[in-house]
Amino acid sequence: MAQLPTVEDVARVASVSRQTVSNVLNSPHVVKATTRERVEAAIVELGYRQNASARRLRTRKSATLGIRLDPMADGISGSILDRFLHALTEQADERGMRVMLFTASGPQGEIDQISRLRDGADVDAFVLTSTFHRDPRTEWLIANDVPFVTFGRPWGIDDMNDPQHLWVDVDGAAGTRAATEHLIDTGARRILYVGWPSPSGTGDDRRRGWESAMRDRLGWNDADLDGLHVTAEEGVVQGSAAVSPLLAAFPAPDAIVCVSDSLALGAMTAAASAGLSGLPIVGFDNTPVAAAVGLSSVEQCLGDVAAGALELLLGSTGNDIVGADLSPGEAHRLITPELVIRSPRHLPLFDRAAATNAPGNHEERERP
Amino acid sequence: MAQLPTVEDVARVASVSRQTVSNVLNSPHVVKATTRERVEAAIVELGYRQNASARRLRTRKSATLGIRLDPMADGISGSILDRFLHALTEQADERGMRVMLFTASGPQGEIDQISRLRDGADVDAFVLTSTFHRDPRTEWLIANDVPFVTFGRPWGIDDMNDPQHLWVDVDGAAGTRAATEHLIDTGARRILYVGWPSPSGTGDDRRRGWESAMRDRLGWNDADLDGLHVTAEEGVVQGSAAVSPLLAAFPAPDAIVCVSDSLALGAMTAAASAGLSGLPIVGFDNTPVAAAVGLSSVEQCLGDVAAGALELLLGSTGNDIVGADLSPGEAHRLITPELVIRSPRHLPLFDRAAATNAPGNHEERERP
DNA sequence: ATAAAAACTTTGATCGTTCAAATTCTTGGT
DNA sequence: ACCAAGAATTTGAACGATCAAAGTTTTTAT
Repeated sequence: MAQLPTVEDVARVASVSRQTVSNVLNSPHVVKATTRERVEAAIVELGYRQNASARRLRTRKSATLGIRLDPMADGISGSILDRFLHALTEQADERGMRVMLFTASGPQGEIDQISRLRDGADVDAFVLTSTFHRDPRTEWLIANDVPFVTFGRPWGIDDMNDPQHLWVDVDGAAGTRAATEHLIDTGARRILYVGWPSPSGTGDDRRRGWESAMRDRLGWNDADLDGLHVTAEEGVVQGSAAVSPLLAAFPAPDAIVCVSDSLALGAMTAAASAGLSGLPIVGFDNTPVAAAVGLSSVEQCLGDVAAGALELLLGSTGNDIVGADLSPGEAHRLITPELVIRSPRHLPLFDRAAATNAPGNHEERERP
Repeated sequence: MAQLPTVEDVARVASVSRQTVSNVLNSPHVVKATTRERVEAAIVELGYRQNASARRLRTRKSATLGIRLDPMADGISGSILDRFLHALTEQADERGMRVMLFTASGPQGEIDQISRLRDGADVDAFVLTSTFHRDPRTEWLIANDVPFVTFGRPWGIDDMNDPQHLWVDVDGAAGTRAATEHLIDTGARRILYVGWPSPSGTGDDRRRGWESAMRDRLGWNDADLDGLHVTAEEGVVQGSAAVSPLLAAFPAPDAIVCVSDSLALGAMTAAASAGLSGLPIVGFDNTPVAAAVGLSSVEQCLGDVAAGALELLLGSTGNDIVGADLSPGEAHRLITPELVIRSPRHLPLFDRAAATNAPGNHEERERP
């Protein structure tokens, strides 16, 4: 195959100079219409394509976003970041940008990788996930003037309003509040909550959504709410183990709201063993598991999250990294999630946390 | 911040020439040891980093793999490609390569994107997923000498042995065979199979695994097997709908092997409504859903798949794209999956396919 | 008609690296 | 000592694009 055509070749065919070809590509408005058409025809004729590397070398722009992909985000809710990645890739593509992945171990490792990618002009800006208060990564990025946006609030009052730290997040409290209010609307009163142990930025936020709905709509006070909630580490088994005693204390709840689908599934299991297989339960994240078992859940609307991230990074229209400082109010986006109500495919789950792992138990026929 | 240091700066500090610095970086063996050390010290002192774009422009190598990420691979089994992506990114990183994502609509759109990325020297090689017989993408890639490897067999005898078409795949038949044999070992005899409608390369392959185990280990013949299997489109509901009549025809099966976790979950649902809630069922893909509900499944070992893909592309040691033709036997890898046996968290699933989607049914207490 | 302004186009230099070929420095055999 | 062969290093020229500034043509105002 012959050498790929360059601007020079196009210029020759169109009888113009290199620069004019470049202008047609990058600032068409400065070129006279007739000339532009001639150049465009030559581009088509030769099948010319811009060489991205040469362009990058000169402009120091790569039209590429970097995002870290962890080795394996297993578990039920692990797919959230993957879904975000899909949405981000798609939205970035619409703006003519691409997404480059990298891995790293630990915050320092990530900083090293970012630094490398940045110096090599490989990546223009970074998207970080799961940031926390005084995250060394964000501090480094700000100090080194590397454009970035995070999916997730920094969870510190000071960082949170820092206009240099662009962030997008899902309004977890709004999600659990919507779930709780929906349950209240359908007649529920004794609504339990299963959360993550405090402190957890995301977890505490979601719990507050349930609390505020219970308080505002039902007039419950702190004392009333006190025993209605319980916490557990993420996981189906942990959820089940935490909910069982809660159900012993509150034998006739109306519903359960959970901080995650994993815990919700655990709650379903526990409810089933307690003979409450029809108990309405709402999870969070709207994972495939929730869809599969017919669990109501809160959908994070990751398309909106991705769109928000790009908007902060690139401006609402353009496709160039915005270095300009945004005003505090403009430096972040809080996406309101959507409640997805499913009619449960009712699974009278039977909790066998103590079951053996031995295979071959196909003769069993158990029922609570 | 001052200008980033270049080879020139390093050269000055180390009192050598540009090229020597370049050699230290790219072919250390041609540089005298003492000189090399001097240069290396200068590199560290200045914090020099190679500019990837300049290097790419000159060498036309990018140390980057491209892979298409579809807008949204929803559903239970959608996560397979995401897990593969995680593994690929990690393995690529170990070889100093990065992964770039792009989206495209349709095969022609993907070809356009590949062509663009390739011409721009953005990407050295591509990883394709879900290829089929006479896939226009692979034909184009071969015709245009673009290095690539596919995750998934081409499913055509001729392509399959084409040494120009590198591929890695999971031996689905081995997976279902192992599942079936395991069930046989535990005493099962009447083992049903739920597959995808034919023709489906992957689906037919997996069905053959069940068939061969039934034939070889139990001596069943075609006629015996004929009514023991059923097909359904991918989906929990579809699986449930297909398995119910099967269970009516075979009221006392010993186990069910399924082509996917979605169908397996559907089968669980159907089995539960038929009063067979303890029936051993094996799915395929080992998705989070399977883990969550305690469903046995076949794990694809995506780390091995990713490793195999990179080995074919880059050779077993190096990190450069191998243009060399491999011999037919060396041009592909078939990964043997692993059977994951779980003690079911027994879910006497209750099939309510006809349930309304109306919310507010929290008062229901149903049981089959 | 003419100068000034605006619109458009071209020319050289440059981004940071590696290639290819030329040059200098070592080493060893006679 | 000397020369050839090899090892080590350097030099000039790309790679393909854009920037900055200078040149040309066209339009507008007087």
